[in-house]
Amino acid sequence: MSLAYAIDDFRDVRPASPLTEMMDRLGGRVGFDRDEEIYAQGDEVEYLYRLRSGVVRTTRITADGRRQVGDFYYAGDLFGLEPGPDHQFAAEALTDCQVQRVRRSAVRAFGGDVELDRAIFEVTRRELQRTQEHVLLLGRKSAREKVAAFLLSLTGRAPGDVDLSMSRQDMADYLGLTIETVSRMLTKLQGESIVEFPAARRFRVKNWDALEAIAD
Amino acid sequence: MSLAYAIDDFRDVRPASPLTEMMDRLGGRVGFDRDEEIYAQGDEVEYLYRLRSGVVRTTRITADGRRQVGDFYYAGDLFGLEPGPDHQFAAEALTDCQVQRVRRSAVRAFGGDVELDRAIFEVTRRELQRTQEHVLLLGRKSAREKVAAFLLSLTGRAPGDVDLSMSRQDMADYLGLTIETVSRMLTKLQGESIVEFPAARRFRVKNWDALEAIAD
DNA sequence: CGGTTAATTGAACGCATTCAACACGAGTGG
DNA sequence: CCACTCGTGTTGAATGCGTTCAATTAACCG
Repeated sequence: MSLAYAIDDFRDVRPASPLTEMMDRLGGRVGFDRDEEIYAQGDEVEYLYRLRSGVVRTTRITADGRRQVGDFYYAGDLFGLEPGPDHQFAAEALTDCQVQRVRRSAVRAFGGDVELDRAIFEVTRRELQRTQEHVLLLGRKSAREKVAAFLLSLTGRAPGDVDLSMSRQDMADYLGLTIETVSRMLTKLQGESIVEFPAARRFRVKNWDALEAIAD
Repeated sequence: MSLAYAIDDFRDVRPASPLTEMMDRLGGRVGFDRDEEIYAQGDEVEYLYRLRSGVVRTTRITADGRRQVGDFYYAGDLFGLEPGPDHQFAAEALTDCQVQRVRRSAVRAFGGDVELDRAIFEVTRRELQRTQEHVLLLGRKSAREKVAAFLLSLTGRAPGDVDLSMSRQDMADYLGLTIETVSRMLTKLQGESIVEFPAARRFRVKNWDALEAIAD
């Protein structure tokens, strides 16, 4: 039962699931300001979150201060489901945002519901899938390829302008690069007319084939 | 229910779970020779595997031939549980090995068992946890730190000689480095009397504090 | 043993980083 | 409206870490 995989991607279709129903019923709405911390690294895993609007990033800081961004979350995404008793990553509001959250204990009380368990399992699966892609990106891609792959992942393959809500530092910490390298790669891609930046945090793809070819 | 996390680490304690019971009941034993492929990248996810003896690696090859090692699995570990309808990684026998495997459909038929579902969920959680560590290692660690962290992860913090069953190439592809760099870092660590290599694929830690300090 | 593959070592190169200076844009106050 | 400031992003030059290419040595297996 749990092993039967859904084909569709939660991030894209967001069907009304038992989980989202439960969130709508029990999920208290909370607002967070830009740069506000939603939960801290080391905190006990206490809530399950659903992002209604805005963008969230998860980050992990090593003992000596290096930062790794785990992922970015957008409206409709569930987050806070970490694979341990406490958070390895912190979650921070990248923009002002609205989230729904329910205590895990509430989820449990609601539980025994097979469909709900399955939905939570699905979310964990997606997370694993994305994390595996992240490993591939970090392990075997050049700076140019990393940046191209990142831009492509933001577009959702749809035409039109895309909003980069994160800073260069956020991108760099996600890609395992420095801000300078990210900036240089962006400049280069623009110079080659593959992407265009009307503003530092807004872009559109001008040559999809080329971008995809670089991203691998 | 599914959200209640077990504290203990399956890799270490391997308690008799509903899953292992089921594997023992239904799991046909199969042997694989060194370097034999257990399943290929792109194959449909069909079996759930449990490693009885030997070592297995999962690998992913990009279009242009670069290789990323996903993880290494040891006796007692479950693998083949990938987060999609088909395998993003291939699994290969690193040494001669014995595995038990059951069709996913059999797991499903056996299903409805909440405990079993939970066990499968737990395995997926562990996988995610390890993959997140892998991201951190690849994203923000130097070659020296990567190699130190890798050696440390193999020891299980127990004293005595540890067997490196994988080649330098396997290590390199796991760490996002080249074999030459791996070799140089190992030589350096040995020169500093932090580890010792009686043979190319056998080592012992001589200075745990130093090794841990480097690994972060 | 020899034959073959794996691992190490050396030297030169190059990609990404580091350090530093400059440009740009948004917000604020004169 | 312009001047000033501060945070963010870009660009340049020099450095260095890890790679690449090549040669040597060690380990493994018949």
